[in-house]
Amino acid sequence: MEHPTLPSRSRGPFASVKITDVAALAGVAPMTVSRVLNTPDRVSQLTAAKVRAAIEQLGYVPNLIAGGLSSRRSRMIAAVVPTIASPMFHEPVQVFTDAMGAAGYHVMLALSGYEPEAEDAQIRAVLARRPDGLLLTGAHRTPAMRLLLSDAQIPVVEIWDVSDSPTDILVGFDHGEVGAAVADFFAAAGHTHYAALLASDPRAMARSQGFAQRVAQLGHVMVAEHRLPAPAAIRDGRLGLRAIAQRLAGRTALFGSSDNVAYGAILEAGVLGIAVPNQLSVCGFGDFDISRDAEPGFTTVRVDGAEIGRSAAEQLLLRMNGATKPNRVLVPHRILPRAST
Amino acid sequence: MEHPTLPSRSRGPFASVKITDVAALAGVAPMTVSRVLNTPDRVSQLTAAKVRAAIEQLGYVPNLIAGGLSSRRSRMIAAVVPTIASPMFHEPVQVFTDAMGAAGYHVMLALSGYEPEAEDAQIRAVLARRPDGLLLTGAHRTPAMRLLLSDAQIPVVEIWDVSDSPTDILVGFDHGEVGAAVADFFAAAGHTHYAALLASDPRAMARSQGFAQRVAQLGHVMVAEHRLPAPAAIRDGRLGLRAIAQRLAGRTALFGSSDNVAYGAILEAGVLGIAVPNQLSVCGFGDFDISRDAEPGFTTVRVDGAEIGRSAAEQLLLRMNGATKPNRVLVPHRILPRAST
DNA sequence: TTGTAGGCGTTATCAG
DNA sequence: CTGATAACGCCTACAA
Repeated sequence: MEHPTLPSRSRGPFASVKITDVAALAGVAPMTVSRVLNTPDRVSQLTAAKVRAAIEQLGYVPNLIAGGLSSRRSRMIAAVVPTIASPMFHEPVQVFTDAMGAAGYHVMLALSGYEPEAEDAQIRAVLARRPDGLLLTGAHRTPAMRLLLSDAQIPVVEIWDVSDSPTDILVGFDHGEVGAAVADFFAAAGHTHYAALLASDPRAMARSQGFAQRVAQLGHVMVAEHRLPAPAAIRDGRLGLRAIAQRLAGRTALFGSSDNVAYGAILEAGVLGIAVPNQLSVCGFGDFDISRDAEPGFTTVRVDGAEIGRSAAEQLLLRMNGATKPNRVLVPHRILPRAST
Repeated sequence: MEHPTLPSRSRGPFASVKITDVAALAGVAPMTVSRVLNTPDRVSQLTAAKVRAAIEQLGYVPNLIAGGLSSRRSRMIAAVVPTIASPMFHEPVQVFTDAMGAAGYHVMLALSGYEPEAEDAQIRAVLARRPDGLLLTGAHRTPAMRLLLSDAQIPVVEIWDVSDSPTDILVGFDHGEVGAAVADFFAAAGHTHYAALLASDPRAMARSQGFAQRVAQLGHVMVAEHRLPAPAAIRDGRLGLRAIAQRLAGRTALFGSSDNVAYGAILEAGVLGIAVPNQLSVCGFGDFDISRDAEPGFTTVRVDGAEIGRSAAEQLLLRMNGATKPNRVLVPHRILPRAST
């Protein structure tokens, strides 16, 4: 079918088939075409068939921008994440996008980097598109942003973190708790001296802080705490270990703020002749592919990013479909002991 | 300022400040508010100041969905990529998004996976939002899709591949050529026996095919060609090498379809007691972090993903600002020899 | 420099 | 089950 009557062919630059064209061809009112598309149950089989034929013949693509203005529903969700360069974020984003897609929503992704002002600017910008919901990273908002979000009157999920006063829905876990758990894990293995290599993003810092606090509570020793730029890659882990190598005690337990950092440290330890795990025990964070697939694999903390994405989508959908009370989902984390400890 | 006159507070669920509210408060016509936002040059300083104060006081966020319907410009670009799990795609996407953002466009990302039907469905879906431009991955479209795209009357950039008949703008390189270059590189080092581990996505297969063809042209021997699921991770490289290990000749040159695959092969070679580079030379593709930061680093093919993203944005912007002839940008690739060859 | 009129393409609402 | 009418919130086009 070569779209014989395609209006777009003859209308110049503003060419586009619209609902009235379809309606005319099918011999029905535009509203009926709309119903075929949005509420097929309320249209007779026969009419629907005629309309669908017309749609097909004309190559009609509904204009969601017009529909959105009219219905006040954009069928779009905005997601604001620092970056997609890390599995930490692209996993939840990918799963969230798929899940929302299955429910008929498009996800618009905005990348905010690691500067708070950039994040606020991105949120402001996407709000102009009138999303039906919002996915944000982290749970700490400025008062001005909270006001803006509450004015927007849409459900908001915050992921990857917990807070006592979330904006709305929360799907995450306590990063400080993770750090403490790692310290306990090391202590249980007989460690007394510790080090940390942490990226300077808010959540990595929370993990590191929880780690250091627990070490202090145990009466043990932090021999080094080294900060890396965010987002931190394998190279940063290598440089980091090199930077703190001299301060390492006879036997040290190292917590890396991500698996990339931890793996870099392990590689550099090899170069420096520091034995892993005997002289240096290493625990990463994230359960990225590399922690499992490296030879040998190394110990890390697993948090199911896919589960966060799925749960975020589920909660948002529930709320958009009428659930009134915002929920709070705590995602579990667990340490996966492997050969590096 | 507690937004004293905020209409949203009193209008129920459809609350939202609109341009008329701002206009009323500022004592001007709605059109003037629009001008302050879109063409500030055409408004007097004084008026602009009053309007801006009103905007600030009311917390007005322009409704781009209404503006888009009226102006027929959505100020949005849709990008359809297979996945963001690989640096292959998230690099260009991140850079493209930033570049378009600087030019006032939002990018809506759609993830298509590796099935062609899914890609077509995603393109169809995003077209309903009337993007001002489109970024697609790969350069091969079905006739039906070509028709749909030409009806959409918007600029389209296709990245990561070349084609003799691109839809519109093209920013990419010839994957077959890359494979041939890698074969030549190996041959120049005295190799005569080769193997390939390739993910089954179209571009990886093109690279592999170019590789095998050149090997044949040279009169040399392909001892193994093993296919992996797409997208392929480190684990797949490990499994892949294990699968072909018995077929390896005394000295074999291995081409991995990505750095993840190559690194997996290198790790598994270590486990199997196959010496790299003496018994097995390895070349990856992508210049991911791991190829540089592994110890030692390994040989790979570098294609500047960031450059692809930047160039795609530039070309699209040129075209949206009136450039009439579609461009074709060939991005260079080069082999970075490191310790694995 | 500013304002007025009208319409962008769709859907909510109410009537038949 | 189907149709007519009136918005949705903003911007183009034209006028003052």
